[in-house]
Amino acid sequence: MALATQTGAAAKSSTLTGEQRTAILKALADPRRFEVLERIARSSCAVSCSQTLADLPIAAATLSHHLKELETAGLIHVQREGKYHMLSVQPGVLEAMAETLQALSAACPNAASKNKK
Amino acid sequence: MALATQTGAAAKSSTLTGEQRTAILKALADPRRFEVLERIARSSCAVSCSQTLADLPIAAATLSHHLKELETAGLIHVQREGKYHMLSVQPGVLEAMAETLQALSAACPNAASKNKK
DNA sequence: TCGACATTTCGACAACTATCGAATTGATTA
DNA sequence: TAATCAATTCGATAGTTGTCGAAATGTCGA
Repeated sequence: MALATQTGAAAKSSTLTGEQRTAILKALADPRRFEVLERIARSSCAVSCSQTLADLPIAAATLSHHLKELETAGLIHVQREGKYHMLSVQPGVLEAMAETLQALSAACPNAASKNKK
Repeated sequence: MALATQTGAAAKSSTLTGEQRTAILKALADPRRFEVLERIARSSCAVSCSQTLADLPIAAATLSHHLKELETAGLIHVQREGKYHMLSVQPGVLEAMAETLQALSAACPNAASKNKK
């Protein structure tokens, strides 16, 4: 019933457990899956599975598998609307992951944190 | 001869190619490997392999394998000093990865980008 | 109700990978 | 030089995972 109760999404910043972190990183580590997430993220509104599948050289079964991984990791939200399953990015999770990496990099003294910009 | 020429480290922010991004995410996705990277990152100076191995329940061969993955991904720098190989975090790469994820999250319209702080 | 469509589940298979012990390479010291 | 320590390389193995076609589930419209 919660908004994101899979691996524990919608975390408040870098409050990712080790398990959550691993699930998210594994989900992102597959190029095809990352591409799927990109498609969902860059669309202006929620998209269906078949829309997401369009022009992707993978079988529907494979997409379904990837979507489950993304959902389990808490990265996407799946709203079941009759025939269609509408996909959208679960807010906060990507940010939490980014923040975790940023924090690790900041923990390193030699890293000059050069925002040379 | 370059500072970080493995997968192409030391990137200028979110200038990660797809291959670099995948290599980095795969390297981070293994919990044990992430732990190894954390040890290297949190130490005040460069550490040797055996120092990194201390108290880790893995064989030296396994650590060596993980280190190669981290180095290939551009996440760490390995300086060979005689008997010892000194490990340190390659600056910029974790930040680039974090920025890539942040950018993806920002590309999503529904993501309210709530920095409720 | 029946057919068409969307999505998932079910094996199955191939590729990849984390892990290890043993052997090897390389450097230091006695 | 020989012994020792650090680290890697070499198979080998077990577990994981991305992929698919086929079958099943679920939903809608005619």
